Amino acid sequence: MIKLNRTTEYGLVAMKHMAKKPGGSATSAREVSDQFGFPFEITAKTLQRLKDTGLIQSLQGARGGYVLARSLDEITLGEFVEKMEGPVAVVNCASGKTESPGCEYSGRCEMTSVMTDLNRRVIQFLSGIRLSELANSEIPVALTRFEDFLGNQPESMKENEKAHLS
Amino acid sequence: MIKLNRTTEYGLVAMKHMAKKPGGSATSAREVSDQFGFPFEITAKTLQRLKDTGLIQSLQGARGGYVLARSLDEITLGEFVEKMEGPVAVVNCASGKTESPGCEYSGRCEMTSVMTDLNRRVIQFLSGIRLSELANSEIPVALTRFEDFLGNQPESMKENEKAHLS
DNA sequence: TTATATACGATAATAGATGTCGTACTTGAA
DNA sequence: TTCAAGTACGACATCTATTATCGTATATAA
Ligand code: FES
Ligand code: FES
Repeated sequence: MIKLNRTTEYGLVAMKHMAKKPGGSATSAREVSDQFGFPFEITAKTLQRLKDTGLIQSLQGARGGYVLARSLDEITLGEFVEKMEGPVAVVNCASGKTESPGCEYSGRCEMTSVMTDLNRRVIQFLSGIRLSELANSEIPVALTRFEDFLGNQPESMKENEKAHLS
Repeated sequence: MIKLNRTTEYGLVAMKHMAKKPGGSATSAREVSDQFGFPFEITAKTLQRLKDTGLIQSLQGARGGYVLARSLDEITLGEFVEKMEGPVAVVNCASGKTESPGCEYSGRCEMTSVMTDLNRRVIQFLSGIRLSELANSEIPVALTRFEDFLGNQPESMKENEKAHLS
């Protein structure tokens, strides 16, 4: 399953919340937790991680909390995911682990370079999306069918897609 | 972690192997397993799944095995991933589970539509990659596709990305 | 008849994600 | 000075998905 962490989603929601908040006041973990119904402990941990990676700043003590360190327009989803979850490795074969230079099967199977390139393309894709796009846009829920998104494909492929996609 | 299943990688390797094989003879699970060092049981299960979803055809009995049902040029990575792993749900918030119409937090948090749109874009991205691209290239795929996802980025962001990627 | 293969399901083992708990430190305000 | 509200941090438990293994049945070419 190709899925982001739930904490990454929590983080996105929190970032959007902070961005929309009228200036001055800091946002506490409790506030985010109460507002959206997220588990408090996880929300706190998520915000700490955002602080550790420099995306937000913390203010300790009573009346403390967190404030954005950078504009959402300057942060890409690629950077955000990497800071929340670590290096993006969409395929095991291309995971840049320092211990092993490549894939465990790279001796007999020669797809590492292709897999690594695929990974790079995913990173490029994620880097083309700004957090501000996710925070500002109001998008109709209706567009959820696969068939709606095949516009840039050759005709032959459209038929194949239609055949199997629910 | 945003990662594909290992079986999906096994499947890709197997598909490439079958595509490159001189015509006529079928490819057995044992052959793929031996060739690349994959666990046999998993390889067999992977090929069965490919057969169940119609991407390859099976020939039972001695001298049996599998052959491609369609050209790799007609199959997109989006279709392949969906057939190997089920519906793509890159964020939990946008998972189209039949039980719950939306996200468990959708009552107070209003990001479902944005998350669903993000999911749509990921699917569209995967659907823009043909398996033949992954199978044919011994050297990394040309960067021409990258620009599709970079064109709308401000210059400042490109610098940020360069700083932290790979 | 035998060897080689797919077909199928149950289950164990592992890893990762998710959620919980306890405690210490910081600071503004009563 | 005290207290309450907050961050900071780490250890741990739980849940879930992935990954791997095992056993058995069936088909078919030689
Ligand atoms: S799967 Fe990594 S080299 Fe083939
Ligand atoms: S995370 Fe699903 S609605 Fe906010």
